[in-house]
Amino acid sequence: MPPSFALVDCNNFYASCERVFDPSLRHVPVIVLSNNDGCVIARSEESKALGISMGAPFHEVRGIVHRHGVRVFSSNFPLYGDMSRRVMATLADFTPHMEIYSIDEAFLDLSGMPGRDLADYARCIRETVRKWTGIPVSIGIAPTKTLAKIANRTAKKDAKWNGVFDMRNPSLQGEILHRIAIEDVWGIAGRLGLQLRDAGMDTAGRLRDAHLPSLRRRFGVVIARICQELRGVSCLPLDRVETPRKQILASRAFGTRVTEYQDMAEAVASHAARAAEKLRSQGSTAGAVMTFIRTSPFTIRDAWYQNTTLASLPSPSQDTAILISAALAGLKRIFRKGYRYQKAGVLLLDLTRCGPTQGDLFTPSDPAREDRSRRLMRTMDAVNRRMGRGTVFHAAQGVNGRWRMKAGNLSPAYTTRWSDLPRAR
DNA sequence: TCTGGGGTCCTAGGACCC
DNA sequence: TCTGGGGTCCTAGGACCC
Repeated sequence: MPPSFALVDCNNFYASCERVFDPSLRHVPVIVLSNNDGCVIARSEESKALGISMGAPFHEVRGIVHRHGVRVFSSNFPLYGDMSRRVMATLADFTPHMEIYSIDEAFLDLSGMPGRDLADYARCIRETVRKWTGIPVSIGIAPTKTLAKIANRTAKKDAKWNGVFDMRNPSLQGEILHRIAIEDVWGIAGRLGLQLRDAGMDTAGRLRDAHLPSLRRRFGVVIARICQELRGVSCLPLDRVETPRKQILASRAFGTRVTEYQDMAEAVASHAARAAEKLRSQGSTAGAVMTFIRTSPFTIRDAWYQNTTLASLPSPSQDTAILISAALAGLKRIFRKGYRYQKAGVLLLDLTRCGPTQGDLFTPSDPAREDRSRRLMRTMDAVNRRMGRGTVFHAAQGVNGRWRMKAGNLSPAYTTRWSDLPRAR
């Protein structure tokens, strides 16, 4: 028996989250913007129909927005994260074998569900998620993850399937795959798509029927694997355990351009602190800190400058103070006056699980100091968790925040802040 | 005036070793 | 006047995903 994967994907997830708590948004076009209200990252069906494309800079679609009364939201990630947890918890009721693939997608392994029609089962999942969370989902079923992605797409695009499409039948696969453009296959985008098209493979069907050894030679293992998956040979197993991140990035575009070192330093310190928080929450330490700054890649009028610097720590750490000072030391090396900076970030690397570490011969360890640091971090995290992010912070992060991002159309934190709880009347 | 943020995996090529 | 071959490890950069 080949395996059966189901891909559950939330429809227009961020836009749907906004709708759950505001019924006036039903049946009207809704869009959600990226940080800084920069570009469009989610669209309701009505907005798609108006021709607003994914990733479009907001200023380019402003005309359509005004003409059609599109409701616009700044991204509200605490809300979306919380809704995602609810959806995933609901799915977990239906199978123990599940991989949370992204904030709005999960693969379920439905192999060996005894005595059930899987499409029926999927319809039941879909209805339950809608009832318990208010979020509409689509479900595709197939013998491999790559095919399940395509099945899901079909479920979503073609209304006659009512949100659930079972593509386990091989002759059905043949039919569908010839209608799927090569760039719509999971793992193939612009660059590879062009190369495959050049080689005569313009649809998923053509890629599936290619000569495997030549494909492997010319395009590498990744494409060969996709080819196998399209043939129904499962190469990508369900990844059930949540693996700790191998690197942690905190970066933001600025609300307004930054020109002064002091503002930049506060921003970099804040990113370092946020990255450190994430680091501790997954129980890791970092061995190296990378700092980067850059001007806008879009504005031709301004001089372009970008630079990156990497600092290894004498010994791995998860102490915010240590990570901030490493990031700031890096910033000093690369900051140049006279540029209009648009973005900065801090990347933590060489992550290892906490525990006994290899000491450095030249920096004798100081157990008392390390213990103090651990207790301080634990306390800070606890306070910020309880009282809200940013209740206690390091002085280097500053308080004026001229660089902080814009969020002009933010919805309330309906589910994560007491004062924003929706009221029923 | 205005263009996101956070990840992963793979590969090629250099450094280094024997 | 003459200078090998092969393995491993690391890193940077490319490509992709949501």
